[in-house]
Amino acid sequence: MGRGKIEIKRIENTTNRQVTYSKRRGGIMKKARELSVLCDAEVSLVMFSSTGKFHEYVSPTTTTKKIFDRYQHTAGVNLWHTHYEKMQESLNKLKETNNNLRREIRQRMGDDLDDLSIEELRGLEQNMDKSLKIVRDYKCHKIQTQTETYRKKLRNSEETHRTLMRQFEGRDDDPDYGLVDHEGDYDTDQLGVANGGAHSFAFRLQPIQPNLQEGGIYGFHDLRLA
Amino acid sequence: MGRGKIEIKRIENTTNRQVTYSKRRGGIMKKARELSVLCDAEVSLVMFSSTGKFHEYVSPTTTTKKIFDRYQHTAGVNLWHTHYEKMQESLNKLKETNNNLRREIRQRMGDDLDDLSIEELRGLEQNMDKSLKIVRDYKCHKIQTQTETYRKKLRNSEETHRTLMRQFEGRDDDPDYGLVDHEGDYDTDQLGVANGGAHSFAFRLQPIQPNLQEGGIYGFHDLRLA
DNA sequence: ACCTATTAATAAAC
DNA sequence: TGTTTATTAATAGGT
Repeated sequence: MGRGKIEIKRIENTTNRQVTYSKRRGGIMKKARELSVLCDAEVSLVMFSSTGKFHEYVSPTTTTKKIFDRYQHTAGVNLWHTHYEKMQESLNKLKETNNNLRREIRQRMGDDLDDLSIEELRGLEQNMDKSLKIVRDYKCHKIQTQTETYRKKLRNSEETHRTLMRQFEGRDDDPDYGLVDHEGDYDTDQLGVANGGAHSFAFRLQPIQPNLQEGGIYGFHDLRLA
Repeated sequence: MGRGKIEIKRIENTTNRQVTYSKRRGGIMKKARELSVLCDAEVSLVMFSSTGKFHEYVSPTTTTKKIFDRYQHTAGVNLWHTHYEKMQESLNKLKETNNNLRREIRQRMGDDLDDLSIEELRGLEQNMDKSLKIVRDYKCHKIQTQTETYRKKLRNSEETHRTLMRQFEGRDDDPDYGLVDHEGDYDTDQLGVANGGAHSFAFRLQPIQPNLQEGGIYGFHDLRLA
């Protein structure tokens, strides 16, 4: 249908090829539109030219996604199924690992022991015993270290205090006023030692707990204060 | 292009519509093929008739999947992206949970304690102590129960033995042969008690460990025999 | 992008 | 559905 018949094979002349692509693209899109309307059909037409340019037509009653989904559903199942399946697979693996880990924890908390053999129970008990010793030692060590730190700070603070007191005792003009005034000062704002002594350690230097996401896995630890 | 011109609007007569669909489908597929060949383009044409019948054309150089992927990549981003993202999300959540669980276990084994506060350490220690007691009690209870079972079986077996002996002593023809023969018999095949006594319990009735997938989470328990 | 001679598609009928 | 044919639609090549 043109000034001459052409053979259906790749057009070697680039310009010609692009011109033909343009013309025929319009033609086929018109056909697609007509098919949709005349026959009440769902049509998706996706084209990439040899230069990579993208064009598409979809029936106005639908979307490309819907067509793809329907395509998948109809024309034999897979598509990106491989990808999907791989994800599904690793998801399942993770879930299983997860369950195993939970079971492990439960057993370490004294639950779910029914399936363990005596040897396993013995191993578990031994391991827990060993671990408990480690934790206990670590706790003691940490407490000791921290106590040591506080002691040093306290000593340091007392030193400062003494120095200040000596300075006050050194001057004679209106000693009463000076004392009251400065007491209120360094007590609350400076090093914060005099008003609580050893009992306030916990509130002073305990770091805020680091981000315990979503309820915190530490729920398991049953954190009652001893 | 036919015996008469037609308006481009839905063909109401069902038969006519289906006939036209058939004809034009052929036509558009031919056009698609020609476009592919002449212009070296990638074309995907997907059609569903009003009766749900499915037809497609794809350029021979590619596949529908490839076209869809390219479509996604080129025209925007999303498609089944939502689905995909949801999976990715739950995958990440699971991974995180997993890491938290692992950390929990590590802490219960005395590792990774550096980030815990003294309160948390105290809680952990207390919990472990309590759990250890439970496990220990359970183990003892299980051992006791099993020992009891074996004792009963042993008694039962001895009873059987005695009964047999009495029968042998009752008859006079070739008592020697009979004794040796039967000793070998019930010793190894029947209840398996006489040749090992209490020491062989572990090998006798210990069930084979249930399927410990991929290395088994029990690796953590450090199962040495006590 | 437009023109038009020519081929291709197809509506209606069988 | 498949074939025929009159007719319209698409388009190759030129401008």
